[in-house]
Amino acid sequence: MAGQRARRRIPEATVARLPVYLQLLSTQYDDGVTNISSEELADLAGVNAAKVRKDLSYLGSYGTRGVGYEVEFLVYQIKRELGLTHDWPVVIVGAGNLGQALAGYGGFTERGFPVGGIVDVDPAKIGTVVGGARVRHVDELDQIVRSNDLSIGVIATPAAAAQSAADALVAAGITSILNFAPNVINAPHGVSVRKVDLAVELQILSYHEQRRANARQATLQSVPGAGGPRRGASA
Amino acid sequence: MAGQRARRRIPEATVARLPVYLQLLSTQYDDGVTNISSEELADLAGVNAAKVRKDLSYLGSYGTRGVGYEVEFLVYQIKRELGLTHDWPVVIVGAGNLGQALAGYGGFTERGFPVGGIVDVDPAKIGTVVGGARVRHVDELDQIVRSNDLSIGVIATPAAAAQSAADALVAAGITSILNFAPNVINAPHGVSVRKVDLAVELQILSYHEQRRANARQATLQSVPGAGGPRRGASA
DNA sequence: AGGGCTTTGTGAAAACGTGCACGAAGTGCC
DNA sequence: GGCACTTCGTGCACGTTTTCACAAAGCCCT
Repeated sequence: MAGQRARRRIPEATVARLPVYLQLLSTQYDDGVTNISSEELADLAGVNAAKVRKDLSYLGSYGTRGVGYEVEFLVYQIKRELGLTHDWPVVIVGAGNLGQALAGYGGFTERGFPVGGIVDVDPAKIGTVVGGARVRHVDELDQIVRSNDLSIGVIATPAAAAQSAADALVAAGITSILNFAPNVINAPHGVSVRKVDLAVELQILSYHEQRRANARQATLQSVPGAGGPRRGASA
Repeated sequence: MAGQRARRRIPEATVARLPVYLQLLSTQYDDGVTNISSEELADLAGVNAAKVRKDLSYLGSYGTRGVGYEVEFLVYQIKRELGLTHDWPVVIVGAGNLGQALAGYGGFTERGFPVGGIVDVDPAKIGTVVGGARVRHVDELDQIVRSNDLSIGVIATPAAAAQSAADALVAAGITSILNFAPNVINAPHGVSVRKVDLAVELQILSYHEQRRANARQATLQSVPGAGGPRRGASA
């Protein structure tokens, strides 16, 4: 049978779920669980059991029919596939409120992403220590990235500075960017960019709240509200 | 034509993009742009123009053929649909590193989600002030939620405390939860839950890095690596 | 060894999301 | 007013993701 190298491409939707399985499986392992069925894992993850099986099948046929999956082995395989067999130190651009929080938040280090450096443009921040790392000037980015062989950069700047932060990261040789600034950034082909916008998440929740409120209204009385300005109403 | 109330359901994928458009449009508006075409907006958002048009068409037919969309009006319509015509104060559970950062991070307030309260279980934290709000005991959650008529709760506790935080929020009458803890939480039907796991985002990036590294290897030499332990190799 | 039970792995169908392509509807110039 | 030009709104085809359903494969008991 074919070796590991020529593994088929894993669908993006599956890649996004593997870390969740990994987290759950690790917890189970710590609790002494040695075996788990797709249905148990599905319950924990809040998804459908068939989906779990299909997701895991992209890693290879590592289950045993009638029994389930060996937790420890599965943890290893997922880590392997996600590239988590070693740490990936990250460099944070922006030592403001958010950057400091990210650096100080232990969650990253704990899960294999220690802070390999943090930079800012503000001279007042240079030299201060956050989360065990000394803040350095953004001009040193190139040197930091290359000397530590970093691949992942985190943008924690205000929106206005995000694009230049991205450009600096790319110029320094970074190939994956996690962007916390609330705007879209451009990066050359071959650089992966993911965006996390905390306010967007709240806005999505707000939409659902709004919807529930409307539904309640509609139930109580079927007369629609006046409905705000129509086109051109302002000006 | 039909009124506003009986609007067809908006696909979740579109709901997730509307906040992005909103952000871009607001910026454009501040820059004095009064009109915008689907193509311009698509460029800014980094998506396809047809997708923008389809997304916006769920709000109604608010564009003008040959001209584009009126920025101000569109901003109003998106806000309206997302329920952003008024603020949604949020209550944060957990005043640790992450909770403090979220409360201190101005980005929430700025986008319509002021911190309406922050609670913790640790007596040492009660009474301290973070981001303008005084930390109160989690037992007061009920009172805080009801007296301020809050709908949205944010979980910023360690993983182990996340489920009880969720239970407390639900008991207090919260109907939307944003969960930053790295585990899945259960909530009754009718309560919206969204999860943001910062480490998961990094792990997804790690997968792509890993993949690129493998591709480089494969190009250089076609001999696969030894490949780590096989099933049962440990124990 | 054989039968019953459990649970995987995967084809096929359904649902969903995306992008193209084009008719419809508007503007502005002459 | 008519014509050329622009840009929206959407039907349709395509790709991706989810779900169903079931044969295959293993375990355990007798």
